Amino acid sequence: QEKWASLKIGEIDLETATDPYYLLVEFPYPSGDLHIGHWYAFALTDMYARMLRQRGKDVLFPIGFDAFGLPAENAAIKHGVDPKEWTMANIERMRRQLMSMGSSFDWSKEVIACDPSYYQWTQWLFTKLFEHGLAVRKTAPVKWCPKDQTVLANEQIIDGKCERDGTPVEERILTQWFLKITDYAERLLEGLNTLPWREEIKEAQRAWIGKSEGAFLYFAIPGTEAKIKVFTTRPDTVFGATYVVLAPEHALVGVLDVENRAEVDAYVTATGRKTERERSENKEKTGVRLKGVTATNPATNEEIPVFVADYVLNTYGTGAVMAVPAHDERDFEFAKRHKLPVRIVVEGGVGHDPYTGPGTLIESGTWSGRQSEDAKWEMIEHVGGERTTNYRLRDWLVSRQRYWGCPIPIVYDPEGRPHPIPAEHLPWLLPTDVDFKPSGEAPLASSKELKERVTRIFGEGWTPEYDTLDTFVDSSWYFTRYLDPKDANQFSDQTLMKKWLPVNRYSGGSEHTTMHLLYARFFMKALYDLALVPVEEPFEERFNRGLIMGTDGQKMSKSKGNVLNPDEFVAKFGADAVRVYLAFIGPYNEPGSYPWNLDGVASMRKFLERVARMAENATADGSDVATAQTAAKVAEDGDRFKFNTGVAALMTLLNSFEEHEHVSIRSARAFITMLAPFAPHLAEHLWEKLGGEGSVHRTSWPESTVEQAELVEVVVQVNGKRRGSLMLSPAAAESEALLAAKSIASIASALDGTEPRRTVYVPGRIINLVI
RNA sequence: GCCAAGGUGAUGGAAUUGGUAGACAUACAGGACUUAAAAUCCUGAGAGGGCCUAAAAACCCUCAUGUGGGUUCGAGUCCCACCCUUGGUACCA
Repeated sequence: QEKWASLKIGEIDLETATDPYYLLVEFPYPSGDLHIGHWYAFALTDMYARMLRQRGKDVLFPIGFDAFGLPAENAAIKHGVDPKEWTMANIERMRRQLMSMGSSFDWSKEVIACDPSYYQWTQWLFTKLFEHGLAVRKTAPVKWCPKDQTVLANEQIIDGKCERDGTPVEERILTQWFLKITDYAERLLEGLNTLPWREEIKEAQRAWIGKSEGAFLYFAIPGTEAKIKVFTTRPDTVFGATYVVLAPEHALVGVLDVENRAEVDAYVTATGRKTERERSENKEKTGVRLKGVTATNPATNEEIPVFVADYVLNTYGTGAVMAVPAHDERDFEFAKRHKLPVRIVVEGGVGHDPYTGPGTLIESGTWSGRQSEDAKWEMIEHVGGERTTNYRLRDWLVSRQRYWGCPIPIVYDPEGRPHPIPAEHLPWLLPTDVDFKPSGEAPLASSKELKERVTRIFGEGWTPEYDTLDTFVDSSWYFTRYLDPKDANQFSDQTLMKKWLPVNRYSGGSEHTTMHLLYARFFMKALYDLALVPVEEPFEERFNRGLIMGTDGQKMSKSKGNVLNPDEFVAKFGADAVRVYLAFIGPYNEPGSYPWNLDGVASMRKFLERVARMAENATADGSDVATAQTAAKVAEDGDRFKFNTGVAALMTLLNSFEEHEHVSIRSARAFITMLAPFAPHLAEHLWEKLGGEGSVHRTSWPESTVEQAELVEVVVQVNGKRRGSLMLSPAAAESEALLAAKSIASIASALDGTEPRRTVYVPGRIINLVI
């Protein structure tokens, strides 16, 4: 490791590089200790970085720390430590651990998200988004975690509970900063079509964006000017709409002149107190009729009742639906419970109740007899509606009422209008005189210094923004900063971005598919539109790695007591054995889950010892062993992130090496060169023993052109079943192959004197005789 | 429910565009070395059967990649239906 450090094995000169390859792995949160998941993430990507360097690429393989976030703040609250000191100490420890696994990161490009020299540019980019209307303030009901005393993003809520601590989420109304990711919904979808990512990842993003084609229809309220605007994907069923439902939070609920105001208000209050989880858990369709209020069905002109019910979400569509109980399951249930009429307007399906598929329209005026799918879009116009596209994706809420995050670079004038903090005042430093204890108020509000700073710079009556940014903002652009990490004048370098972006390959966890990965894509597209970056899509290839499970096949967790500490294995078997084991455990190009096998690590140690014995026994006049085929195979498997079969190929080669008492130093060196990405320490050691010059990690990959063998085995089948084989030139003609095949005893007996009526011949591979 | 990815020996897994299923390992069994063990090395092995045998090797056959069909000279791979597992997602109108 010292040798590599002095040789600067991992460092790359971005400007002079001629064959650039940008290999990126998600930068870690500095939690303190490296677990097996970290090893899996960093050791295997390191293998590919090393391999590519040996194969002549100029590889950028950077590392940094996603260093803002809750754990530091929680440590501050719990143990009274300074979040910054806590974080920096963890970073120092993780740096040493990352080096100890034998990684070859380019540390000269390191970025740390909580360092002012980094977050200065997070802030600057935010002000650019603000100036172009992509960062906006909105009043909105937000999800609130009562334990963390903070607002949560939708993405941080799992089953209505806080992702971090499982506390049931509450709702609050606050003014928050949002990034307008919804403006990019369509382009984020389109971009997926051109990316060569696994379908799995693309589908998850598509589902998250949740595009649906439909229409806005309007239901007038007689006696008022008001109209209820609904979103529907089934305008073809409008003749079957027998009532209208408003979400409890819908603006009209409080405004309309209802006869049973007290009852309605009580219902709204009761549902407002419920968490979304409770609402969805209780599948019973509760609701209250707005007495004295009706809506006009724009197709039938009938007056139909209006309800408020919590099965309608205010956050999707318009917060109001036209209910068609005959053709929607939820409406059907609600209608049954409240004894509302069910009117069938689409014929189709048998035994379905309700029937939700397409079919022939009935009871639909002049549209009767038409196919629902055909008539759908024409009917919108007829009822005065408009065609529209709705997305499930919501704007990205980035405000956090927390301390340990990037301060939002905004100040408010005496009238309360937001202004971006001018570039000359960036970085807008996180104040240090704050009270961390959660009080329901943002911690920054307790800083005297921050208020004084705003008054001094902007004047009396000006006030600071107290919220900090979601850490996903920090991680949405870090890969551009790696190209120019120390620049005090710009967030990155245009020339270098043109040369190095998009990232060639991005490796990370599948848990980031719909959050980080989508945010980073949005950021790139927005910055592209502002002419700040040269590419629209940040990542050319994306690989989601799998999960390493405990020895019991269960996910490792403290509560299950099956957490394995990599340090123990490193101490016992060495970093190389752990690396090779992780490579061998399963394919890295798909997100599977692999149980840790204690014997497995030990067996990798044995493999490495066998390699060492082989190399130590190598002599100048030993046997030459063909290595070209293995060199091609290992390289190809590396390109596919299939390190398991790459290692297997090396094991196979070692087996054939061991058939010789001594192999030549030349062959041994070729082997060691190929082992180097996987077991870099042992390879370097053996390289020196074999008298190699410099570092094995600076050698080039062994020759991998395989000479075409003169004779290859061709399998002979009779009626598709293997009945023998013969050695044949790949260039042999079919007639020659047929003649040779027939002369084999086992074939002759299988043919039993019958002349094949057909022959299928694949040169160099197979000949099939059909009788 | 919907979407996606999967289902191959005891286990992890392998198998270019359809072309020798089970590479490479682990575990297991037997053997060598050892007083013994560990380590190391060698050998065996999908299931069942046949032939020849004192016994074995070699050889041969049948079946076998979740289940049932289909396409094809040939299917783990392609198509249809179903079952199961994992992941994502959900009163999304």
